[in-house]
Amino acid sequence: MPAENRYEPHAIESRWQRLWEQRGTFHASNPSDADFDPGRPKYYVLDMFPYPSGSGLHVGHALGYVATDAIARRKRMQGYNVLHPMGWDSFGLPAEQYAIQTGKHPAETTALNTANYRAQLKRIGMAYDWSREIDTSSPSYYRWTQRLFGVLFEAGLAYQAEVPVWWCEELKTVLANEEVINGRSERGNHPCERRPLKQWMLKITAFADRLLADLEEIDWPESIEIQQREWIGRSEGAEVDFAVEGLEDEALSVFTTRPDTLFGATFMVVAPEHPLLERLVADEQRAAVEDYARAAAAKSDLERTDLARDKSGVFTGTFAVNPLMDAGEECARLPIWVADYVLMGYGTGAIMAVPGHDERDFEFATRFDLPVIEVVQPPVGTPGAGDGACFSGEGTAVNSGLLDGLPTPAAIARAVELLEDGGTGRARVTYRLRDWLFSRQRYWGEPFPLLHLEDGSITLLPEEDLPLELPVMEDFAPSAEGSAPLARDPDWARTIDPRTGRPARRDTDTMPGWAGSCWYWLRFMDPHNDEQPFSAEAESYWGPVDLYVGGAAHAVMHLLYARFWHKVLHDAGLVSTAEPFQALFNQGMIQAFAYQDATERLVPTDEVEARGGRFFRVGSDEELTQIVTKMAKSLGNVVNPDDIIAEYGADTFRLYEMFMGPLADSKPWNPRDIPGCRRFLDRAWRMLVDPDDPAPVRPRLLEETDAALEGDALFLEREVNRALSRVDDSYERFNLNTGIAALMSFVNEAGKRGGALTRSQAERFLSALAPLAPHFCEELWNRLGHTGPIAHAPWPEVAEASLEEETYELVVQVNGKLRGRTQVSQAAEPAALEAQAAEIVAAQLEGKRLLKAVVVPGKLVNFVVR
RNA sequence: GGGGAGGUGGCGGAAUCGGUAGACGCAUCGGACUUAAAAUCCGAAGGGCGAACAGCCCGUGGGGGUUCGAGCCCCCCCCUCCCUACCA
Repeated sequence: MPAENRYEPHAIESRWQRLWEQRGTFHASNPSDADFDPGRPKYYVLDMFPYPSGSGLHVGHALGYVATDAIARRKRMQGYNVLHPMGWDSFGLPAEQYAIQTGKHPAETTALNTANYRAQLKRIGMAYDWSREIDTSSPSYYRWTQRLFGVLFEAGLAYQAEVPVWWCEELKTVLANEEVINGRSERGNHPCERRPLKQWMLKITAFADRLLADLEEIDWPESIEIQQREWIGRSEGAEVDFAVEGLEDEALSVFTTRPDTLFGATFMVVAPEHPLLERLVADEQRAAVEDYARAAAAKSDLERTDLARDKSGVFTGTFAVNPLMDAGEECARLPIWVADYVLMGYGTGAIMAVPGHDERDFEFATRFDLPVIEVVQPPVGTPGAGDGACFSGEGTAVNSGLLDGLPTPAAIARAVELLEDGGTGRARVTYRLRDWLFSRQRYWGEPFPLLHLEDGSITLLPEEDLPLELPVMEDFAPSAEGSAPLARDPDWARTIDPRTGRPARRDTDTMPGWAGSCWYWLRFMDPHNDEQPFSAEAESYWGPVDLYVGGAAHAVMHLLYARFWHKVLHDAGLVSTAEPFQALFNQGMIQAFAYQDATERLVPTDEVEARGGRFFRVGSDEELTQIVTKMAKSLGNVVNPDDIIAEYGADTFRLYEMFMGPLADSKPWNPRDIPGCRRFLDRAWRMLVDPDDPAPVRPRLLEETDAALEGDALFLEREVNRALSRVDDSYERFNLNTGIAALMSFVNEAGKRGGALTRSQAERFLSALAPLAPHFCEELWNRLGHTGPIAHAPWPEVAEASLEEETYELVVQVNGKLRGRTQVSQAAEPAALEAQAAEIVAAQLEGKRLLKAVVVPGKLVNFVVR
């Protein structure tokens, strides 16, 4: 007779997914809702929402989502009002490229892709409140993105400037920064160059200090804080003005962090794009300098940095004058060079070169045979300029007039004073952070809610005219000359100012892909509000996000932009907190196996076969090496959750994702390991259900008993509590793999003890497993006779008392080496422990002299002998 | 060059305060059940010497140190992955 009552994940999973949806099991109520329970604390756990790509969700994306889902489910069981939403970051370049590629409109491909993502996530059994789903490319969402851009505009934080943008001659188009990698187009690998165009900029630099300081307030990984700090790159120093010979009306300003080395400056360098370059170049050098500048502009960043280790440059024929020296002195005259190792984008785009104390300047001076002067004496024993080396550390000022003898920090302060007294310099703080280039000459993004009037002024579109919808265009490809696609729809671009009735022109640029993700956590709090982006009531209740989980890839850009907007909104009185994300966690990357041939070339997975634990090219004897690397379409090693769910079920999939290892670690996806998780569920099922009996659960599990436990049941009581305690701990430490291991051990122990399991133990086991294998646990919970969902059941408490044991195993060491073990009473005194331990290792102690006995009650006894 | 994370069996990983290294799972091997297989169950297993479930030695990338005791703390070195890249 076949076993009828087996674990059938597919039937169970579709049933519970349907019931959760019908019953609104995961609906989160806002304070203004009728069913809101103010007695519960709130918990907002957020995933970095995905761009819904055409190839669908893969198991790497799912890792963080499964983890937050388990966390959200557990918090709900612990009595929190949980906000756990999901949506789509669907504007931006990838969507547009995909649409161009497939020849369909991005609105159409986005709808298809989001439908696929939604279905995939539902199949995994996510406990999202789907009624809060948002989509950044839908007018009902971007209406508010446009409104919040208006808040920045009104605050004076949006401005237009001529800024170089990436231009790809091969593709005849402007590319966004994200599309250019090392000076080459991401698609096609064509060389790109920078061209100046009028662009919208957001003044994120005005918030640099607050973005830096408020990192102290939040619970983020150290590594992310460091990356943000470095990206902001605050550096203190001085701006110094150098007079230029033959240029009466303008000085050449430089930024330096080491004004104390001013007397060691032996030449000046300006960037090839420096605005003053044209005016200061001497006639006899003009041709050479112009050639050099042109060549530099054509170089990609890659060539200007990586490959340009050998420094290049050209003398301009002109001299600057050291402001702290007598202009008559010969060494006060500094030749001005142009070189591409100086970047226009940082500081002032010009430097004073101090080859004795700056590696880059030293390299340049060596190359072009320029003088090196020592002005900082290194500490004793450190080679300096006197030894023909470059010393960039701190020391004592020498050869520096009034600075002589001062240690570096004092010399810096004194130099700034001297410059300020002479009116030729001042203390200055510079940031590496630049203002944010916020416009794209692209179609698939939020249109700017702006009107350009004939008098040249720019006004915000009135709020009641929002959303300003994207026109539906047949041809939305970027245009050959770099102008925006929206400019090709004159009916859209030409309009009238509703306030004055005068003709006006719309802005034809669109916002970058990052815009929609700059405030989406706020919209999730109040997603259907059509009066405002979100209500103050919802924001003050749900904010800030308690836990934000996503990949470390977004360590800088997204998180910095999001923090910036949040602060602007905070200043505008729209949000109550200074920071959006209280705690942040980065999940690791899921890697995959790939195969290399003897020349280390990668071989696509479908050309590989395994034979006897080794790997060969299909149908040949060419042996391949298995390596671990990223999942990539080109390698054919991308794993889709749908396939895993079809084979093993969603609960097994979820368990395996979490069982692979700590959430933060990168680890390889190994299909061979998945059945182990399924076998665990099979065993757990049989622990509660007799497969040969049609009864929903084993009959004795329907008995409630308050009789004192004894024997195997008492043993299992301790085991279940031990497991619960380890599960709790695994959530605290984001290593759910250890919690799952504890639950596995419990099932193994229960399996060895036949019918000893009690109903209460089974219930607590299921409750602890429920966030990880929710369908499985709902089904058995229901079979145990519960009417409410396990998703709303209370989280099981650890009964500390039952963890205590009367005896424990005492380890006995001799000279630190394990020599035996013995069972001792929990209450045994140290002297008794020592005596009992000595018996165990009597043979090893025989004839030795006892120097010392280390007794650690609860752990071990160590005899030190000679 | 700078910054970050890491290196533990054949594999993924445990070891929470400096105290039994290798939990749990995979793969492997042996056994039970079966006509047989699958599934399932039970058992073995870091390496070495040994008939041994006796005993001893070695073992957490390498070398040193602190300690009764080090995967964990300190110093030096090697390797891997990720991010970043002339920031004056």
